[in-house]
Amino acid sequence: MKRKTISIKDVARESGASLTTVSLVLNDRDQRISPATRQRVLQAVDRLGYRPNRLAQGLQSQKSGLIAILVPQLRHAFADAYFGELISAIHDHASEVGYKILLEVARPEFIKSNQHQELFDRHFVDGILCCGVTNKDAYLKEFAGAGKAVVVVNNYLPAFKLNHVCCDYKAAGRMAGEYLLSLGHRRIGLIHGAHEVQTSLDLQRGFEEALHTGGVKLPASMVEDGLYTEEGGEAAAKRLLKRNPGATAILAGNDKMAIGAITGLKDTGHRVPEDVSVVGCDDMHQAGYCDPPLTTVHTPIYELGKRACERLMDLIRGRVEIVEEIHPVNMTYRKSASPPKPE
Amino acid sequence: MKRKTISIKDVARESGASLTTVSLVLNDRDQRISPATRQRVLQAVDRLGYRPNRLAQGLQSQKSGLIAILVPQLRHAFADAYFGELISAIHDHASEVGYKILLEVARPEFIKSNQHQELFDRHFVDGILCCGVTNKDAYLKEFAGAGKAVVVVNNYLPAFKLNHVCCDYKAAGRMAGEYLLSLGHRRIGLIHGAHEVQTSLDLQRGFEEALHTGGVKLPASMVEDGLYTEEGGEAAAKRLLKRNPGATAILAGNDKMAIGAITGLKDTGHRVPEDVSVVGCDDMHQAGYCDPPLTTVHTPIYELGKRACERLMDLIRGRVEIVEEIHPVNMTYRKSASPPKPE
DNA sequence: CGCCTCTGGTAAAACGTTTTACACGTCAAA
DNA sequence: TTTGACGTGTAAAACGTTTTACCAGAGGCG
Repeated sequence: MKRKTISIKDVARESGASLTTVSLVLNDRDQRISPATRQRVLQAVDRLGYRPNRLAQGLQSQKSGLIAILVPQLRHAFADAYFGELISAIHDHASEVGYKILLEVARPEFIKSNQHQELFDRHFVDGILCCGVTNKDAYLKEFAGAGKAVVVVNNYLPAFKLNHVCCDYKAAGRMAGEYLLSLGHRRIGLIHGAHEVQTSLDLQRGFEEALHTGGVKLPASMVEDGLYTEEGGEAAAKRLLKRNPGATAILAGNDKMAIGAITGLKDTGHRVPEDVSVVGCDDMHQAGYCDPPLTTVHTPIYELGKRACERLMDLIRGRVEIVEEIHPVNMTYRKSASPPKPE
Repeated sequence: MKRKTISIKDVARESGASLTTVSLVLNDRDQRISPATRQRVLQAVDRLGYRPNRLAQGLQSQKSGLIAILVPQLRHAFADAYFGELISAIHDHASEVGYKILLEVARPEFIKSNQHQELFDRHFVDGILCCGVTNKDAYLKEFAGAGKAVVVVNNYLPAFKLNHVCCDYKAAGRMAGEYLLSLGHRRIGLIHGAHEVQTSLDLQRGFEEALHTGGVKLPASMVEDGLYTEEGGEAAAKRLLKRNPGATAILAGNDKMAIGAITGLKDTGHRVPEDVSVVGCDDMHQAGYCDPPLTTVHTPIYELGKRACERLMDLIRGRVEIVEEIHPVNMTYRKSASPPKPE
């Protein structure tokens, strides 16, 4: 009882119409089909349970109906709240517009064997969303310039002209800096993510500018690398306070590092925020549930993923040539930052 | 300069051979091709940068080269260590054998509009791996019986005959029970995940059997639902100890709940393991890094994902009709369980 | 010399769609 | 009555592969 796959031809036979007619009905292509014929065709489709073959459609239309999400090969990229949020957003929006998503990990072998190119060349996907890229991802150059339906999500590369939609991390740094200054802090540290990530640099730059405007310096001894992880943030906070026992506030480049920093601070006998204020960046779900709840720069990650997906669709449909979007951010005030204690 | 897509036809022209010859060379289909011709064809391929079109290949071979991973619509399924591990494993193995993966979320609309069926009917994918299913997922019935390349990952449904590869959760429960008994515990509680998940029931059953054999009962008052989450585990532990102040040990159905339970216990003034021992299940990465490090039942999740993928390939290639695999588990001893304190 | 087999190769069908170009009325206007 | 326009429908080409069936020539053999 191998149910042979039923094709449009079977529907044609069953309904007594021609191939073309069936296709026209199914795609609402023309009003030319009389209601009676239309009816017959639709009934036949129903009776047979016909479903068009995507491969054939794709071959004809030169579209696969898929987009790829390219994520970096991190220890646990698929178990990360940040990437999870992004993937959810992309999946949600893509399904809405009838697209499906392919998951790819940008491993060295993957890139080296040019599979990122093949995704296009072999007609696997109609577009690619690149998440978690760094300035070291040289292969992105091959996607540069107009014409390729590729969007970098929440980052960009200064070296190449790539489509991107990104949060305003410079503003994020500035806002955090201004806020800490306004609370009265003067000895402020920074735990950044990684210097090969452009947004991390932007955050630092914005932060420095704000401090500078307020007459405060950010010496190198007050800057630590937290590797974007909780453990990294914890270690960085400990190093930072060891070198600068007088520090009263820290900005962390993401919430994970901020939470790690809080752990580290508590661990070394500092109260948060009484002794040291901590400000994060992201505003992930968990930011509201740690102790103390995290004051953080809210970056609209879900929204961003959605927009990136929308813009990618625009590129695919040829409605647009270039995508360069910067999204505003804003502060979320909770409990992890307060004025410094009086000396 | 719209680079027209180059087809096998172009290669044929360029190399002076016929369509068929090119195809034969490319697929190593026959030894009949002379080395000279072969050479010419390969050079042409190289010169033109030809890449076969997957859609055309798929149409011809009736294979899409894709498999779908179906995950449940959880709060943050894509940010969960358990699913992350599974997805990584599947992705790794699938890439190895030249398959790509499609990500799908089993939302109610998705199921209601029969898109899970369409994945097959419309030739989107050659097979499906279902993760995180529960006994309530009635739609799985449509995948039951032989013939469909569908594998349930790390669970199974007693109601339907479905392909599955699963850890031995009954043994897990038994081992944890025996271990706690061997330490000398007598008043032992359980925090399970959800009663609509078969493996959760199995774990409980194995646990009860072990306790029973040791002459210990597991009264209903000692069983709480932890919802598979940290927060749930924390609340469950608190409820459990409130109702049973004399409890000296708890088994949690997964590591997240176990870690939550530890938090809850500490929070209410219990030391772990001195006052209350806690045993988890999963052995996720974080289990080794919490405080105290978690004694837990090791379930080989990565390995399991890989095997599930392998078995799915067997189904797709028709090498096998039915898949039913149970994987053994074992204890990982760390610091969260110890003998109860003497009265 | 006629027949057979082997070697290297090709033409054409098939996969299941969409789209383009044409065909066959019928009916109104010229 | 012709002409053209319209309404309804269809045959055939195209998308890019793989596969099946066939062919031409060369050499071996009786």
